[in-house]
Amino acid sequence: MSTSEARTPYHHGDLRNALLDAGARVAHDVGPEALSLREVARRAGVSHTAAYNHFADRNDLLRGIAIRAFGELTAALETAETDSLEASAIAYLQFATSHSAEFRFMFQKSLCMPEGVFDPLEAAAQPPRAVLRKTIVRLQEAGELKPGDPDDVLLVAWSQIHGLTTIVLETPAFKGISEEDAEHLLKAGMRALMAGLAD
Amino acid sequence: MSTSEARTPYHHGDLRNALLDAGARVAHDVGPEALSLREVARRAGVSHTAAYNHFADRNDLLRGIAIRAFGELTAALETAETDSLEASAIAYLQFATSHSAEFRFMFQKSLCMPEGVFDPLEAAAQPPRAVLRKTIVRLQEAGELKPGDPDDVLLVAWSQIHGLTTIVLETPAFKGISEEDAEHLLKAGMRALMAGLAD
DNA sequence: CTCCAATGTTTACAGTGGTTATTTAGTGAA
DNA sequence: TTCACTAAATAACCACTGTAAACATTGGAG
Repeated sequence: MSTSEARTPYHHGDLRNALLDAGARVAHDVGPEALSLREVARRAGVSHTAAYNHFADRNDLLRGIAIRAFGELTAALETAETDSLEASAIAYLQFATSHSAEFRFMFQKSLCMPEGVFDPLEAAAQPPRAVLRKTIVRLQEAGELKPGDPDDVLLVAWSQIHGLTTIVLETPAFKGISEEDAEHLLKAGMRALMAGLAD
Repeated sequence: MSTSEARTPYHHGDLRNALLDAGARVAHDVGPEALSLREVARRAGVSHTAAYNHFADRNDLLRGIAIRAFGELTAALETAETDSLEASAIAYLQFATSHSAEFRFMFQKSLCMPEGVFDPLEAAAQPPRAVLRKTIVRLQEAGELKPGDPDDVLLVAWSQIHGLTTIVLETPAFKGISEEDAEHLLKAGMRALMAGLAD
């Protein structure tokens, strides 16, 4: 019966990725906090211990989801216009709202990083950082930003983008912001910041 | 033996606050994610069922910690100079780094807010918001910020402050930022933003 | 002073979840 | 075919949440 039919073969073939997919779905449904490894395995149609063949423990699975999502964020930023921080900012915000569960794993250490462990997310976060940095360098060369350490500009710009994004996603003080208003204010904030940084 | 000695009296007297204290300490030690109600009770020297006399469940305890911390943040912001967003920003950052566990409960919904529950943190977040808003209105009246909806300015400014703060606390892409550098860049960011918003 | 309500303790239980140890089922190479 | 290896399943252990029942202590209202 090992024809091409492949009714739930004993060996899944790509269980690792299937678990990452299921995990992202579960996180989206029940919230990142409430995600259980057993539920993820159920969703993937597999015994819960099978997951331990591919991930060291629950946190390792969560980190896997986050790392994969960093790649998707990088792609989203690269697709956006590369000559404008405003466009990058909007892409960032849209990625976060459309992948809110993964976004939390990416940027909330406590969800998947026990104390004192080597942080594999650090490496995963470098590509999106590099995309933003390249845009900043390009703007400096074009004279739209004054010269200076691009890493400093990067941190300040990222703060603005990431701050508004997390506030929209999480912060209780600003509940009723529409996606439209958020994008509008993010653009305004980026423009103001750029103007202030142009000297 | 009921003299004034009072060796762990049967009635604690202020168990609710003692549990909030213990909870903050436990969260600081083991991380907000790993906090268990039973460990908090142990730390407070009390049976775990006693906690249910003061909190509906684990999440209710966590929300209690967050709500109290919002009050402390308000006090910290009020203590800072009230005529400068830079000073407020620094106070915000310092509060977050010195109360990192509570800060996470305050601003990471998923840690203590199950889906679809009325959000008591929304009310608790209004006072610190009001402090920042008052500073902005004062700056507008002084002509240091151009007129306009103070709530819009508030959101943009808070984004900058909150963004850099959360990045310093959590984000893997910027690991090695010293407290000194963080404060320096936060001030620079706020100055740039203010300059851009001054028209 | 008496009684009551609130607060805490102990014990126990069902349900869920993380993790490990052990066993079984396929896979692929010699 | 055989044999080692990988991947998966089963069973078991322990911790934690939430709830309940039965009991102890206390303070305060009347």
